[in-house]
Amino acid sequence: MTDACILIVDDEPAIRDMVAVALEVAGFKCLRAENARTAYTLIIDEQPDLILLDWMMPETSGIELLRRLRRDELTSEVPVILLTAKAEEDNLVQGLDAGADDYVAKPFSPRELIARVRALLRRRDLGRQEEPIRVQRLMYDPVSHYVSIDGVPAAMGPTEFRLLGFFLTHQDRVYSRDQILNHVWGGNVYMDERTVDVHIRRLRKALGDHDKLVQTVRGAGYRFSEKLVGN
Amino acid sequence: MTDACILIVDDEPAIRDMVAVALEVAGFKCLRAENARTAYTLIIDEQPDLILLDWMMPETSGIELLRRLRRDELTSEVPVILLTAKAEEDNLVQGLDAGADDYVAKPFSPRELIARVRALLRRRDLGRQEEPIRVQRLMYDPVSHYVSIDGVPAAMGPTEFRLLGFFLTHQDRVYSRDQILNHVWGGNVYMDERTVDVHIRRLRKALGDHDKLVQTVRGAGYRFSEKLVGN
DNA sequence: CACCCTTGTGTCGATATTGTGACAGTGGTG
DNA sequence: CACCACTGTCACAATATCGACACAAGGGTG
Repeated sequence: MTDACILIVDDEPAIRDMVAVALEVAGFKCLRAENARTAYTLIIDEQPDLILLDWMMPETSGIELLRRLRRDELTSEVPVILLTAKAEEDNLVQGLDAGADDYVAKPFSPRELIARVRALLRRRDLGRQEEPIRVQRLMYDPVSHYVSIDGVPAAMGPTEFRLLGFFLTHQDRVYSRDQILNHVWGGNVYMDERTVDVHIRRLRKALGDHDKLVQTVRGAGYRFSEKLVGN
Repeated sequence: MTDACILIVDDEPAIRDMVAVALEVAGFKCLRAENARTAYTLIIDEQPDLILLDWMMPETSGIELLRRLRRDELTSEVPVILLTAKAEEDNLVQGLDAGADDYVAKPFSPRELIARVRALLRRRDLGRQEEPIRVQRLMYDPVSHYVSIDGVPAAMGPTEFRLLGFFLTHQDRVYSRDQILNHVWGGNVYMDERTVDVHIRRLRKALGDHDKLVQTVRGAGYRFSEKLVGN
């Protein structure tokens, strides 16, 4: 979330830079494009997490690009915020109907923009597993953000919680330290693989007598499974 | 009631506008969406008081959207009226099973539609929390707008009162600062998330020795719960 | 048995997140 | 106008978590 990548599409360099700088200060990574063609290439290649799209641009307009994105399954999910000049506000419905997730009218305050960006990124993170998962006497409830064993709360840090969540939704399969790093820590972080070992250890401790669910596969990685206790 | 906000979801612009105009004349505020995606966004952001949902739509159908709404606690309460073509009437049971509160078959008279909308909104207003809520030695009375602990009045500001009310009706679940802002401050407010922290602090102080009911979930948000003291 | 590679464990400084008190601005009221 | 309650923001303190590291333990191999 902190290092989400945001594409800014606007034909005016001044606005492009202003927005980019504001977002970078707020901790986001930014890509810039000055027209729809460049933007499209970047979207395909870099798969940004969110797009800030100017409505009025020479050649292909923002709306056209937006429609194109929504049509293609590969790009139809990425959140888009439209940047519109005051005069265009009437057409807002058109923009939202084309598939924009939100809009910001120029001139806008960086604070507001960042707030909306954050809101959209957060929403992207929602809409996933909602039901509690039970394994043996272990209960994992993503809604209340809570894990218990025999009804007794199991204390663990946020990373262990995410790690457990990952395992519960990917059972009976070996994952290398590197894969676990990518899935649980999210994004392309380069970190010491041994860090995974440490958090595995912490997770096991938190799981008490269910620690056997997290299995070491020598030379390969880790596996979460009720079965396959041998090997 | 007079300024209730109604979301109209239909892929045909003609119907969308016809319905919207009729409702606006009747004194309602309207939002429009032409597909399920836009609709979902608006529902999350604007939290309409009622939804008119077309059954047949390209991509995600109305029924699918409805099921999704009912699954998520955040949106499971909003009343939904299905708009169906005559030919689809056979499937009505399916629609009602999915969680629709009512349906109107096309073509329909605006008069009938408005009557049904009014009826549903009335029911919503009745079903509103009117009874005092008790948790341990805490009593929260929305009618008299009054909170007490062991019969002793607990002084708190309006914001803390609303915050407490929100928590009491959404217990045992973690909410992010952003979600709390949207629910308690209402609508699209763009405010510093840390404001929530401060009001949490004020609420805890007002709750005296019941302050443990408001629990911090590191990296996630806050949760109101009698149980789940650990973690 | 000695060696080596892989994995497990405890601890520590740095960092991130949250709690707390203070302050200034606002709007209502007498 | 003075007063008061309430609100949002900030700076700083307190705390929890993270990633790295050092070392221990275990198992396989020649």
